[in-house]
Amino acid sequence: MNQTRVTAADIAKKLNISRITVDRVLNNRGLVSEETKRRVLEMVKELGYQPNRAAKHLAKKTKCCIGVSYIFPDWFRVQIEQGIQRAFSELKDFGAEIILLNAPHSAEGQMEQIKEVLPKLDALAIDPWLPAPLSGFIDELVDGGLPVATFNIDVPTSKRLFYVGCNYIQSGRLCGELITKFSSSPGKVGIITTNDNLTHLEQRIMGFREVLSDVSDLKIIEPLKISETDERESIDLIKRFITENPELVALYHDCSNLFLSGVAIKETANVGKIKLIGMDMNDMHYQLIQENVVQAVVCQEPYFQGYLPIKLLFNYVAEGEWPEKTEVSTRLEVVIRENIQYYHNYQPMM
Amino acid sequence: MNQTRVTAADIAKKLNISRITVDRVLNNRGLVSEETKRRVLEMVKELGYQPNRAAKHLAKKTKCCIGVSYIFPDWFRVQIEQGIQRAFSELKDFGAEIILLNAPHSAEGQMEQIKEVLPKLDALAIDPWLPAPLSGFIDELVDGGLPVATFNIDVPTSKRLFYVGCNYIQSGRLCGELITKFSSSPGKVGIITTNDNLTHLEQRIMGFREVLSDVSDLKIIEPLKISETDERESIDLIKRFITENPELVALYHDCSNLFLSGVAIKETANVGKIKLIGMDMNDMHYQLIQENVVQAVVCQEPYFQGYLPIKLLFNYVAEGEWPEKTEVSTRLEVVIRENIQYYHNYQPMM
DNA sequence: CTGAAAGCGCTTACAG
DNA sequence: CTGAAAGCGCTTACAG
Repeated sequence: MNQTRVTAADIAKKLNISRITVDRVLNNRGLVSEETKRRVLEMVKELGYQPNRAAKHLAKKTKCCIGVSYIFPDWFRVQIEQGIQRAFSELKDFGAEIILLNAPHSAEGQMEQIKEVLPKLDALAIDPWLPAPLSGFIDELVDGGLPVATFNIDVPTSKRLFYVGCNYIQSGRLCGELITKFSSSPGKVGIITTNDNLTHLEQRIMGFREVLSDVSDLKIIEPLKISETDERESIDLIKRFITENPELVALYHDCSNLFLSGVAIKETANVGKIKLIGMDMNDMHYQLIQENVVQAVVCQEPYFQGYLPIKLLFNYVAEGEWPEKTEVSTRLEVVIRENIQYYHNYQPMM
Repeated sequence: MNQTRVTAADIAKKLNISRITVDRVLNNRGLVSEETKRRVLEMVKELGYQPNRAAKHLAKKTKCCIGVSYIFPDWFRVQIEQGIQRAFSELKDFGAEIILLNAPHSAEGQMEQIKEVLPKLDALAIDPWLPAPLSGFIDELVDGGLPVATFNIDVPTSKRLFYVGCNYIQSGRLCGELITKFSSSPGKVGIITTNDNLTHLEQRIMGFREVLSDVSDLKIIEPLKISETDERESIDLIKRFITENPELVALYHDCSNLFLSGVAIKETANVGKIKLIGMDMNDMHYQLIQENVVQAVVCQEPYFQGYLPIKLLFNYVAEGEWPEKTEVSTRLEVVIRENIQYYHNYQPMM
């Protein structure tokens, strides 16, 4: 990290050839004799030459326009967009442009919106609203020469280049461990999930069951499926679920609207008695943790989920670098009262 | 994030003046009439001009050499150095150089080593072995015109520019919360600390006590001070501590060598019965968590502690940007068995 | 107060 | 197969 700067011109001078020839070797453009090539590469090694990316993109007039399509509630979207913004500020001097596509709530709407800007795009990062109908669409784009990455939710069956997001099975396992560590036993454990039958939520529950199955004195009750739209009805369903199961010591709320379970626990006077674990951080979750209604939430680096796809796609398109992995798992973070300050309204400095 | 590129030349052309004059306004170099200045700034706003950092540093031939001085056990050092490496790879094309100073284990040694490379340095990031004797040294450097940042451990009384590292009181509080959440009560809680009387460890204990004082049925025993060098003696001390306190339900090991408490708990057949909480991640801690000897450790983003000081010092020296805060708290992260994979041998992709 | 010239380290036509 | 020329967006002397 400490050597004096070596340039392609230095190498050319040492070898008494032109810098253009050196450039041809460095970039594998061919049209160089084997002998010259060998001598250049030797000198590159000897002097520890490393190309200057700043100069490269400046000369190249790199232009790389990345579209980012997603469908998130505002509180999650904000964190994603901060990560995107960060990636942009790192890459804009190298020629990156970004088009944010805050998509409507349907697979068709999401696809339409992408099609509209398609001619401008050099790459696409997509959070697929529904994996199934988007799989074919992604394949079309890739076949048409557009690199596509998924984030937050994967479409592993598609031709996407890579995925960045949480490992859903593991997130269920982690919540399972939290509940076994927090709960007094013996007792029963409930799962509150959505009635939408989403694959990633099924994976969470699978992971959760795996961990709980090792704990003999905590029994899982059949999951309660709620609607995330009709709030009052859902709260009543959860309340009934609680009163019908007096041995309940913990609830795992695996979908959005954790506050529904929070209200149910408050209204049945079970705060602190029934441990409640959920996912992700927002103002409401912050409040519920302060009140000890929720004991912990698990976060999944939303900021990084916005940041990394942009960086990797740019490296792929503009630098020709393949991503090291096709699946990048974001960290699963345990957030409780005494570290919540690092996850709520968190503004990473850099 | 989507506008076509605007250059200083564009502004000059629009206003029928030279690009040099535009440059003078943009960089506040003076020697420009008020009227011209006003017109330039207006056009900057209108066109949404943003300077290109890559071109700037290229032309400027920026050279910014940052020294990083630290004293860490290998497993922590590796993580710090990964963060430094990342910062270097982002900044090397802009003219950054880095000198790693893996210091000997004494304040004098650390100062000597820095003095040797002092003439080369444009900035210094330092993890102070002992804050007290280094405070004056840091002030001398700053008075001599060298910006200095502290990381991992702060010297708040010095003239250092900023600090990046964990909030020690908060880390004690977080461990306190974990112990109250994990322990069966009523019972007693022990603290294992070093006999070195280090300020930051006192802060940890302070935070820990604050949280425990709210829990009436968990009582803290007077901390046990051990030597971190004589391992066998320390283990025996901890074992005696355990057997003398049969009501013990949890141990908070706040210094390095968490495994000493681990061995003591194993040898007294208390695995899982006495909850054990410690700090940081390494191979040994990984193993102890797998064995359920340790229930959780708290991490403090060592990678980021290496990365951020470099970035902020570079921005300060080479871009004239002041850090937003003088104290940046790294995240305090709860690591248990089901999310340990994200903290052990963690290789951040970017 | 203002601007023309040369250069940072690279690439892209173009000419031999 | 090899190289001279012009340019990316900026800064740094230098000349007016």
